[in-house]
Amino acid sequence: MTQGTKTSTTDRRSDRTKAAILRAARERFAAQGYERTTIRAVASDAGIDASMVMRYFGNKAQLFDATLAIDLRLPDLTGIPADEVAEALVRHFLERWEGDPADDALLVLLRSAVTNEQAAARMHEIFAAQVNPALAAALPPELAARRAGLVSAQLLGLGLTRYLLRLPAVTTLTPDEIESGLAPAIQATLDPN
Amino acid sequence: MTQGTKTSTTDRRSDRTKAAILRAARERFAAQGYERTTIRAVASDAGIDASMVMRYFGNKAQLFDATLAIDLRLPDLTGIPADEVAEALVRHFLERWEGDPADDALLVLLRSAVTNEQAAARMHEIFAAQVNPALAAALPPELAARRAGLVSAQLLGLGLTRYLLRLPAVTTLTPDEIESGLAPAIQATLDPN
DNA sequence: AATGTAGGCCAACGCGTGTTGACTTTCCAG
DNA sequence: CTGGAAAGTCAACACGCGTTGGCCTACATT
Repeated sequence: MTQGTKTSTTDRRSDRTKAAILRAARERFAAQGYERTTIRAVASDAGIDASMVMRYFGNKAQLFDATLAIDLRLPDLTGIPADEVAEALVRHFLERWEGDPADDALLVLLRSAVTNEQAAARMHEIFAAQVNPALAAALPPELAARRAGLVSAQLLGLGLTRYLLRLPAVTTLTPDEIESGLAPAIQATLDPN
Repeated sequence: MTQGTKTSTTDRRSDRTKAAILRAARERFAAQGYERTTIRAVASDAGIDASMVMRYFGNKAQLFDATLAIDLRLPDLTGIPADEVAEALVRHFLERWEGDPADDALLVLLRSAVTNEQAAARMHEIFAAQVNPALAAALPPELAARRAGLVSAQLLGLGLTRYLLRLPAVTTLTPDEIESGLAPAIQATLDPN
């Protein structure tokens, strides 16, 4: 029922439009945030009717939620010398933000988390599941908890000012300038004093 | 015309409700951002009708704009020893954010700037008019431009994670812990290397 | 007391939204 | 061929929004 004898290559047609919807939704949510993104606009971008979005994702909140599946792909910090951890982090985030211009995932999350409870909750989850463990691997156990927050604050501050607010004083910097200016700072937060 | 013989003590009545509207608007914009704040709700909070808000402020965008008159009250960094500038900055911002809980100004600006072009533009102005000059007074001239952005990124990162996103790893820190963890970091960004 | 004006309320408008359900088209299995 | 499900369209709904204009009320000046 519902599907034929063999559905090994999953129903094809619907999967393609479902993916198109998700792609369009990510773009809109990233550019405009949750409230200003309309289902009609997403549907139009995906080349279908708005009611199809409802059929596949239930409602706007669930579509949004599907959009928030994000992997920071944090590197394993275990092998890295203690005094190079900050540099590795900064480099990784710059690459993550700027590497693939079509990848709006981080933009969606950060922009929405500021005005949307659902996204903020997701941010907490991602923090607990990805950032904390990664830093715990590179820091003395009891220091990690107290410093992970400040390190995140600094990295998110970079994302905020460079990619969301686009403050000229930050956007005009080259990746190298950012790395050389920010890595020592974060390193100072990481090192016990 | 319009006003009587002498209006020395400004028309009284209207000024009080105008102030009440502004207060309510700041609270709503701070808590919910621009889009989710409704004029009807602001009016209700101020104890008057929605059409009064229009009478006094023209439209929603202008009300919002009136809300965005913000003075960071940055201290004069000229007299401060070079190695204490970061500490002074961190302390000042903590005080500014947490000193007067009824003062939502920074919250309004930061929350809205992420999804609203108008607020983002205001952020750029404030940055150019207040942050840049203050740092220029404490840094070697040509270094200032390249470092002011990163310092702002770090300070805004703190505001973002602690007061908007309320990441547990940041909200659980005491002001002292933040100061001792973040001041050396920002100092590292300020110091030429 | 008369009156003009500022402050305020009420009802309605036009619009865009999320969401729904009935209808049509495509397409593949029997 | 032919059914029937999947994929997609269309028109409409109920709602809340920003905004408007007409009306009432208080009150200070004459």
